This record gives sequence, structure tokens and C-alpha cells, in this order.
Amino acid sequence: MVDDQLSRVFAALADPTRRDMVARLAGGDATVGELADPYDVSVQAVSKHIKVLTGAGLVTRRKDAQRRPCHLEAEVFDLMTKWIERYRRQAEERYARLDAVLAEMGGNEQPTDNQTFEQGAAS
Amino acid sequence: MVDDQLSRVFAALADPTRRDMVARLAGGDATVGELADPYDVSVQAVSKHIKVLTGAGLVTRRKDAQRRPCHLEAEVFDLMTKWIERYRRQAEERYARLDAVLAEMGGNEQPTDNQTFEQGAAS
DNA sequence: TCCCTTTTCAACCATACGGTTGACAAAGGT
DNA sequence: ACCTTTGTCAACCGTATGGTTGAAAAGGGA
Repeated sequence: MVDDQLSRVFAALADPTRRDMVARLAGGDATVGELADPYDVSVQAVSKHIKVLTGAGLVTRRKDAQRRPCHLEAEVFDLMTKWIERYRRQAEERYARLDAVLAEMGGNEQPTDNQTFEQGAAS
Repeated sequence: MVDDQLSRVFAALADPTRRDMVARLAGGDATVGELADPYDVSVQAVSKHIKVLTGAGLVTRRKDAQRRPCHLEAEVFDLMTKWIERYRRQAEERYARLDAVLAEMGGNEQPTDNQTFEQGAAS
């Protein structure tokens, strides 16, 4: 289930327009109309984008008369950074181990094609 | 054009199967066949996934007889974390400023609907 | 009340995506 | 030489995605 949200968050940010909207929301809440302004697409299209972002948990809506301003939920970023950091670290540790092995044997032994492969569970 | 790679990286990681493959590659290089093993999809499908990952710069291929082992390029992660951290920080600073303002005025002034909006350029 | 603003819903269209099967190239093993 | 292993290319299929237009709901202002 966390997996599903991760997928939605990554998918949401895969679109440049949506990334741009997130960037603008980082500077302050905004309504759909305001968000639509800079792009030359319909307001309906922007509404759909916002729906994707809220579906990913990146945006919440407030209610203010007819307006429904969008608010960025920055904590969701942690989901991604945690996933990323986990595997970045794992890859780095693997390199460190490899370097150690290479240093250990003075230099002539052929390095056995590194098939470590500890079957990392994917979140 | 950095933008385009960012899009490709996010899109690549939006798929759970691809995320799982990245997780496995963090533990060591692997061939398409080895990667395909755990899933019950065709080798061709996995080949396509790998193509997406290489297109995003997340994976490079070595050449070893008939085999073409996949290697994880973990540096690409930085692209994402940089983008993420930038806007997370911006959002946090905005909160800090808001809190300061709220503290400043003793408590009764109505907070003017915060429309800061410094038009953050989106990478 | 009537109208204007803001937003969403519904239907539609073109394209992209993830999967399949079938054929074939490339490199070794025997 | 022959066969096996490994991987990719090509064509196809169903569904999702991002966009459009048109209609309508929700709320406030005159």
C-alpha cells in the first residue's frame, strides 16, 4: 500500500507541468485558476493535474467560498527520499566492500565477477 | 533538457516492477534473464523495462559474451534529491516566516491569506 | 433574483505504456 | 557444424494519460 503511494508520487512528479505547479505551491497556496494562468491549457486540464497531485498526497485542498486553494504537503517528499537513500546507501556500501576486496588481494588475482545479489526487498 | 531527464527518472521509478529491479541492482549487477526470473512476465517485457531505466540514465550495460549485465548508476539519484530538497526547503522557510509573522502580531490580527508566491522557476 | 466566478463532471480523441507472441541476431559450448 | 543461451526487434492489444469542448454545480455580489 505504501508501494502504491510511492508509485503515485513518482508518477505525479514525472510530468513537468505538475512539477512546475509543485514548485509554485512551495511559494504559497494557490487556486486552480491562479495555477492555470501561466500555461496555455484549459482550467479543466489543470484541475485534472491537481487531482493527480492530491491523489498522490502531495496537495490538499482548503475551502474558501467558491475557491478551493491548493496547499503543498511537503512531508510526502520524505517517502521518496527514504526510498532513494536506502538504495543509494546500499549501492555505495557495495562499492566500499568491492574496493576493500580489491585492496586486500595485492593486485593480480582476477576479481570474480561480483554477483553479490542480496535480493533487496522493494519497499 | 535536465528537465527532460528528471521527467524520465521520475517516470521510470513510478513503476513498482522497475523500482524492484533498481532495488535488486543496488545489491549487484545482473543480467536481463536474472532480473526477469522472480516475476512471471516475459523476458521481453523486462528488456523493455531495462530500456526505460537506461533511457533515464539509471542503468548502464556492460558486455560479457552473450550476456549484457545491467549496472545501477546511483549518481542519478542526486538529480531527484536536489529537486526535492529545493522545494521542501522553500516550503519550510515559508512556514518559518509565517510563524514569525503570527508570533509578531500578538494574536488577534487576522492573518492575511498568505499569497507570497515568488514564482519559483521549475528547474 | 439574476448573473458572474470558480471548479468540476462527462464525453471524446490521440498518444504512450505495459504486456503479449513470434522471429531473429549474437556468442558460446560440444 | 549444430544447438543452446541470451537478448532485442516488430507487431499487436487493452488500458491509462493528457488534452480538448460543453454543461452544470456551488457560492457571492449587484
